[in-house]
Order: sequence, then C-alpha cells, then structure tokens
Amino acid sequence: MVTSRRPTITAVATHAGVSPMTVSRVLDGRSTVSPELAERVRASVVALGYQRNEQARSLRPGQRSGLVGVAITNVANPYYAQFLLGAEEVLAATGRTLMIGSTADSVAREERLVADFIGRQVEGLLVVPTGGRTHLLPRRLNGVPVVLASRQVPGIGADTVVVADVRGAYVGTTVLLERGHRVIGFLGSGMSSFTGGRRLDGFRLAHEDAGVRVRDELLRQDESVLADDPDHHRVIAESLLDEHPDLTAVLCANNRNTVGLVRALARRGELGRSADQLTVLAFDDFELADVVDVALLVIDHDGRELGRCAARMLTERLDNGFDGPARLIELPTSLLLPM
Amino acid sequence: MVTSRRPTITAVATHAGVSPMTVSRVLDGRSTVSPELAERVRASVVALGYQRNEQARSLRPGQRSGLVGVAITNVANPYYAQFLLGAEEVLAATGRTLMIGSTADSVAREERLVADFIGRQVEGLLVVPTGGRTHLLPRRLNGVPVVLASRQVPGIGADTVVVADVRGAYVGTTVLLERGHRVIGFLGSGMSSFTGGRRLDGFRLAHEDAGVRVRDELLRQDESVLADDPDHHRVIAESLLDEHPDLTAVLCANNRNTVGLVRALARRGELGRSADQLTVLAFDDFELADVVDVALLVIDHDGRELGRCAARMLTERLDNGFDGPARLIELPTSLLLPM
DNA sequence: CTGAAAGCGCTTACAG
DNA sequence: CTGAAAGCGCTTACAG
Repeated sequence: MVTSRRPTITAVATHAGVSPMTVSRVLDGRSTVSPELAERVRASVVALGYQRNEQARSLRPGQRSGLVGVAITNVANPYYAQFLLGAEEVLAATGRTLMIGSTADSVAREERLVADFIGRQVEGLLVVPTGGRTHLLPRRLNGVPVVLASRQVPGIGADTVVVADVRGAYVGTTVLLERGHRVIGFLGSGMSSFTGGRRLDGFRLAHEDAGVRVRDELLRQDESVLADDPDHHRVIAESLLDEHPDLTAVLCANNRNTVGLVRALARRGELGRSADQLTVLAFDDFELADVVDVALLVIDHDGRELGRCAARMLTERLDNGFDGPARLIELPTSLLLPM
Repeated sequence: MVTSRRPTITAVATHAGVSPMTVSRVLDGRSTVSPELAERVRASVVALGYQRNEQARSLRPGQRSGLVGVAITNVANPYYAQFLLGAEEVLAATGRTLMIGSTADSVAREERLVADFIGRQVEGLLVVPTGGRTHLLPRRLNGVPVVLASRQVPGIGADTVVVADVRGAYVGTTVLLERGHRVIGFLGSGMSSFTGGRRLDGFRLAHEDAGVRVRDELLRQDESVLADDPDHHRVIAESLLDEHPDLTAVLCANNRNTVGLVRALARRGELGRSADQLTVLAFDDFELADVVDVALLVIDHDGRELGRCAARMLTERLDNGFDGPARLIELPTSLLLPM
C-alpha cells in the first residue's frame, strides 16, 4: 500500500491544463484570472485534494510563516493551560498557528525548544522563562521578537507581561494584618524564584508597613524540583502546621501550594475549623475554591488574560509595526473576599 | 532599526570560506569533513548565530517535517491539558514538535485547523474529533495518518484510542445498585454525544442487569453549547435535585458535571450530608476530590496516558513502518472507592 | 490575462 | 574530502 504523495501546484496545473502560475494566481485570489480558467483550476484543486504547501510558500522572501512558538513550563498546569488558551485566541484571530512545548522549568529544554522554534521559522515567541538568559538574547534569536510572560529576565530587553505579584501579595497580607492576624505563614515552595520572590516581597512589605515583624521560620520557600509530585506541597504544608500551631493565617504563593495546604488540613481533620483559627490567603484562584470548607481569601488573576496580553504585545510588533523599546505590563490582581 | 535577516547556509559558507555543501555536511554530522574545515564551519555557525532552516530542509523529498498537528476541543480543560502533556512526552522523544489548536467542538474550526496543519506539512495528526467526518477521510488528508482520541468516528478507518466508557459507567453504576441505590440520576450535559452516549449505555446496562428500571426523567443529557459557562452545569444539576428529592445517587458523566453538582450541593447547604442521602459517582477524577465533603465514587482514567497512547499509535506508523488496518484501543478505567 | 525564468534555503546525487 | 549542478514547491518580477 503506497502512501499517496501530496499533490503539488504543478500537478494541479497539469490537471487543469494551465501553468503553475495560473494556479498560484487563483489560489492567491488577488490577481486577475479569466473566469473560465479559474473555474477549471478550482475543479482540479478539489479533484486532487490539493492543499498549498505553506513551507514552500514561506520560503520566498517577504512571506511570513504564520507560526508562533510558545514555551511554557507545564502545559498541564491549569494556569498555563488558560494562558495557552488566551494566547491562541488572539493569535488564531491573526491567522497564526501555535507550536508549543513544555520546558518543565529546565533551562536546557527551554533552550532546545527555542532553537527548534527558530529553526522552524516562527515569526515570534511567547515564553514563560525558566531563568536561562543568554539564549533569549536578541542576537541569538536572529531578530525574532519574544514576549516573556509571568517572569522577567532582566537585561535582555524583551517585552514582558507579569502579574502584579508584589502588590497582590501586599494587599492580601495587609487585609490579614488589619484583621488582627499576627502569626502568618508563607508557602512558596516549588515556585519560580522570580514570582515567589516578588510575592514574598509583598508579604514582607505589608508586614513592614504594619509594623509587624516577619518571623523567618514561618516562611517555606525552595525551588526543589519535585513540584510535580502531588504530595510534595502537602508534606511541606504539614511541616509548617506541625511546627507552628500558633499560626492564624497562611499566604499560599500559588495554587499548587494552596492545594497542598488544603490537603494537609483535610488530613488533620481541620477543614471546617473557623476563620478565627486559620485563614488561607491564596494567590491564584482554584477550582472548587467556593466549595472547600476553609476560611479563604483569594488573590485572583487571569491566566487567560495573561495569554491574550502577551499575544497582543507580540502582534503589535508583528502586524502593527510597533518598533519601540521593550515594554513591561503588570496585570492587576483582585482580592476575592468571601461572600 | 532594521530587523536582522536570519543567516543562511550560504552566509555561513562565505564566512568560513567553504561551499554550502561543506557546511551542510558538518551540520549533518554523518559525512566526512576534514577536521580543519569542520572547525572553521563550526566557528562561523556560532559567529553568525546560524540555525538551519527546517522549512527549506524539509522541502527536499524524503525529508520529514518533524511536525505533528494536535486538535483538541479545549486546551484549558484539565483533562485535555493532560492529554497534551502525554502526547508531547512521547512525540518530543522522537524529536517532533507539536502544533496545536482548539476546536471548541466546532466542526468548522476543526476542519480549518486540520487543513492548516496539512498545509504546514505535518507528518501526522492527533485529533479529538468534534463529529465532522468527511474532512478526516484519508483522501482529504493526502495520506497523512491521523489518530483519534476520546471519541470514535465510524467509517473513516482511523486509529482510535478511547476510554472504556461503557464498562467504566457499568461498573460504577453496578456498585451503586449493589449498595441498594434505586433512584440514580445521570448528569451528562454539555458532553460529546459519543462519550456521553457510551457512558449512558453503561449506566442503562447496569440497571438492566440488576433488573432495575431506568427512569428517563432522571437523565440530563444535551449537547448545548454553553458548556464553557461555569454556571451552566450547576444550574442543570440544581434542576435535577429540585425535581427529584428522592435521588440517592447521581452519575456525573464528566468532571464538568461533577463540579456543577458539587457546587449545586454547596449552594443548597447539602455538602457533608451523609452517604445515605446522596452519593456522587464521578466519571473523571478532579482536583480536591479527596477534600470535598461528599460521598464520592470516582471512575478514574488518565488523560496523560490517553495522550501517550495516541502518540504511540502515530509513531508506530511514522517510525516503525506499521501499515496495518486501523486499530482501536480502549483504555481501562479504575473505580476509586473512598478510603 | 497568461506563462517562462529565476530564486527562496536547503540536500541528493554526481564529478573530481 | 570537497564542490558545482539540479531540484524540492512555491511566488516575484518580467515578457508577451
């Protein structure tokens, strides 16, 4: 059984009894072709099931590939799945197709992925950077514009969209402090040092402004790799709870930490205990947040909007001729108080 | 500010003072090039930041594009995000890159997406089909192999991986019946008719084998579009609960329905009611299932494994020369009983 | 309105 | 071991 080769423009031309150029013109739509020939060409296209080879097409100078490469840390993280959806929404509307890959927070994998995308002639890149920097330098990218999302990489002069991490954590923590909480833990394990660090900054700043000392032993922050292990965050949360029974609130710096803490509380049979005992301040909304029986404050932000925004920054350079210096956008968070 | 054009193999050749062929040979690695020239070429590659143009490369006959197109209903559905991760895992290991797009369960969008992928010279396709069929016929695909996941499309002769929907629903329902439940609802709203139908089949079959009549008024199943609306499933669950206070159990045919039902119960203040009153049989696991205060039975299956399996079926045709007739694989489910 | 020529960036033969 | 020629599928610019 022979795999049928894909028909070429020449095959269509032969079938229709015209030159390849006439076929090209009909497909292009902009040129003037006699109705009779155009009709014959269209019939041949259908008869042969011809589809234009975009790779060959974009080989000609001045043609765009219509491809955008997206490198995120983990496709299966619901937050980045939302990001992807938002990016696709905007880019599909400009007729572009997405190539994607997960970096698993490995600099080496990000580097390979980006090189692969460049080799495949992407017009632009959307990257949630893992921390490597050199391979994202403009000259390494041969002038392909890149937009960074979630995390900044200083010194490479790339457009960047981040969440207002510092401000979000600051506002949330301040509310806790105003409510009288004085012993507040911080769970930021398994996060990027950039995001985690900024959220911790907001946490510290709020304490400072309220004149409350931050006790370092209440902070859990490491970048250990096992963030994929579902039990990882629960175990860390448990150790925090065990060592500090005097905690009245905990800031979870992302949804993985929140889920870990909720699980830890469930294990200890402490779900449903009143807000006086433990309040959870959760950076990132999570599914069923409205249902879990715990005193909860959510610092909400929209991954989909992050994706849209990053994609828009890219299309402004790609399609609208924007050519200014790199821009930084901070997307606001909102504090969801219990109903 | 001029955007620097990407360097070509000719630019490298000129820079190194050799012919393009010598550069090609060095990059290829398989041919014999004198160490001295090879070294010069490598230096020029680095100096110019050259990356081989894969589009031009794959234009030559016999070359593979290394691209696989993945069309799923919604990237942001956690189940399909897992699917994507599994597919990527297997395909990245064979050196392939993924192009992706969401169909939003629209046949027209799926059709455009697939045509776009074909035009971009993908070697194969992974599709969670929306129901259209003609555009997935082999001749429309010009011989590009396609693997369907989650749902079957009869009559197109494509490799397919599905979940054991019938059996999973059958086993779960049977356990409920054995426990004495007699008034069991079915929530299958907003699902594909294929999957939803099969899970309902299992539900009916279990009743039949147990000699219990299925009451049609306890079934909720429609394909209405608003499945993206987070309140959609809750409202439907509420109407079921309102109209049938005698329900003792409900089979939720997917995780969207489960979340809707849990929300409905929370609204009514009925979370935490004992298992005697309402048992939730949930097709698809969901995050925090272990924490939600409801009597729960989960029919679990692994989206990531679905993705791996689909990708493997594809690579068997792509890389291992498998050329037999289309195959159908059913991935088993497992019933998770409460601890 | 239509087509023959040339070339995009690469690699497969074929010469030397 | 190295390179000149030819061609992959397309489109731009030039002739007619």
